[in-house]
Amino acid sequence: MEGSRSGDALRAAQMYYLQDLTMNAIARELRTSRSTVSRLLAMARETGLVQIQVNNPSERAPALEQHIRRRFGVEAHVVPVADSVSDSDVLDRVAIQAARTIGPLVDSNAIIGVAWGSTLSAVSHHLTRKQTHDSTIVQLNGAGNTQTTGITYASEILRRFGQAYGARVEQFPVPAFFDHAGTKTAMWEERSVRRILDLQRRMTMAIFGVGSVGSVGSGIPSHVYSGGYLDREDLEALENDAVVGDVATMFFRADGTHRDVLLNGRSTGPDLDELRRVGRRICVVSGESKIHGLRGALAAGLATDLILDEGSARRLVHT
Amino acid sequence: MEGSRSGDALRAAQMYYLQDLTMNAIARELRTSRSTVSRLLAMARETGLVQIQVNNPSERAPALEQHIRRRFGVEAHVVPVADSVSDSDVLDRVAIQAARTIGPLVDSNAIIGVAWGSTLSAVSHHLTRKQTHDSTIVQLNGAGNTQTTGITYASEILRRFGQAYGARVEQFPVPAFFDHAGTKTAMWEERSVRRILDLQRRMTMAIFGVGSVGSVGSGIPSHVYSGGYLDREDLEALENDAVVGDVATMFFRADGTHRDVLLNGRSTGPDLDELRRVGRRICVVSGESKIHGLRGALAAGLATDLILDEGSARRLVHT
DNA sequence: ACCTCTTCTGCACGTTTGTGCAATCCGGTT
DNA sequence: AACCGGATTGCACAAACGTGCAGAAGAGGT
Repeated sequence: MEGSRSGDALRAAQMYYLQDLTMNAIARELRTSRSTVSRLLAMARETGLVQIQVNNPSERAPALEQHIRRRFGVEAHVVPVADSVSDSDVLDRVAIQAARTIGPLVDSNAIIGVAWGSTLSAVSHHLTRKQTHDSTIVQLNGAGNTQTTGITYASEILRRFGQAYGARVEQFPVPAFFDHAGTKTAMWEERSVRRILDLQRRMTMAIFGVGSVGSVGSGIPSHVYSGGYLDREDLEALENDAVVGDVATMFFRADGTHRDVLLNGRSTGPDLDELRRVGRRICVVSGESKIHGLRGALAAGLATDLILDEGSARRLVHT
Repeated sequence: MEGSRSGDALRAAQMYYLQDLTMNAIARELRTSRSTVSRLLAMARETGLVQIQVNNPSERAPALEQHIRRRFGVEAHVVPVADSVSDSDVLDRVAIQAARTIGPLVDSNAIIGVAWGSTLSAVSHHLTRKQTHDSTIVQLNGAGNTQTTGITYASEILRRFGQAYGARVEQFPVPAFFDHAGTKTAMWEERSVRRILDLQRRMTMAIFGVGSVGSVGSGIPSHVYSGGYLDREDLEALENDAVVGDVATMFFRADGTHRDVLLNGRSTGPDLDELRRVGRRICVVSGESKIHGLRGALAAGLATDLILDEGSARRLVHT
């Protein structure tokens, strides 16, 4: 009767996915062209009208996932990827699957902390829409940096999350690192900052990647280590502190400790003890260079859910 | 690593549905042919590895469904079907969509009562598999009839349900109608029968169609009225009692009453008061001839969920 | 009314997907 | 070892599908 766009999309989706009609048949019933139906269906998928879930019966879940769960105490989602695939393709595919895995976990009234970085950026491009009420996306750590595109970069990521889930977005308008720990202390008393910190304390979900210092010189260093956020001195300090990686610019060692890492006093990321209080903490990892950082993050118990590519999963287990 | 059939199916499903790879790409990664991948995916869908759901945002759910919910107090699932489609195609499409709508509602530890008839038969052909623990399918009303294929017919339906959900199947080994009400009373004391009745009392879900006597002579009468279950005398008795339809061979009038319908004393279907105690009662209806029976069933409050074709939904509302 | 800018539509084409069929593989039996 | 029946594979072809493009249809503005 009515021909509203999303009404048609719903009808088309039902006919296609629930009745197994072909697009041609649907086009005839809706009195339009097949290509329009194709587009309606695409829209239905993107807007979350249609949800496709792949659930692995946990009994015989892939050995890798079970193994990781037992050994590290996190729910693992291994993204199947053949070894031959290039690193940037791996990232893409992990990101797509991560986005679709996260979707169903997002509730109404959620407060979702989101970090920034190349991994999260990739994820943010593939989020599937899902309508929620009264949800908030909050930035986990500052990003205004001294050099380049940091701000738009981080805010783009947040904006995409906000749009996908129909949520308010709260940016954290501070640099990634302060130059002086004292400035941080001062800023932390500011009302504008306290509002964000308060939101962070009430997070119901956090989503982040990991940075990894890698075996020195070998790996591709993650953003923080190469992006001009830190100068030579800082990097030396990290080495002295035996840091292996970071989550939202909070650094930790291989054994998971982070308390007396010097740089953390100037970082704007959430204290890791506080992060650990969040109910659902999703860590997305792609690529072999991240493995050391990931180990540290797991030792620190930062994640409840881990989404990673098959290669990394293997390496994580086999040693 | 391993190449187990269902393991590959899971990998393929993840790559296809979560990573948007083409079957060709997947075939290369799994070192097999594209056609095999196509078949793996088909299997993943059939076995419930992949679940696709279409959710209509209840705010702006199609007006028809809202209207039906308000007026009749049941959750309506209207199956979109153009008017031009033939009756048997409508049945097919309602059946497919019904099967996929029921799927997600089935839990472990469920006791599911299932009726028989052409509608349920059609539904049973399209069930998507779903693994559950400790569930039971129980036959709602007897089917052994005096003439023909009744037994295999009903038991086939039950078998399909049982297989789809990995559930035990409990048949009800009695005829649809007794010739003498006394025999029923006697049988109802038998232990074998009481076991079934006990299960029925503990049902968590019931699935049934409706029979409809239609405007005399016009509609296609449903099985019960044409299948040789009832003789001329019985049919006259029904007419005298102003019966408009039945659910699981229990008859009722347009106003929903059923107490003193003579034939019910000899029917093996569940008493309607008892049926109404079941938590989830799903009624599947297709085709215009059912409309009178459906009205009665709704008046009697027999269903909590109603799955029906668009044409019937319109007719139900517009008058 | 006219123009402009945007959104939507159907076509045409290349790509992707389903499936009948013959060949092959595999497990069990004689 | 030879045989057999059923399951599984890849091929080849037809059907179904996605998408760039050019034109149509709307929405606004002057």
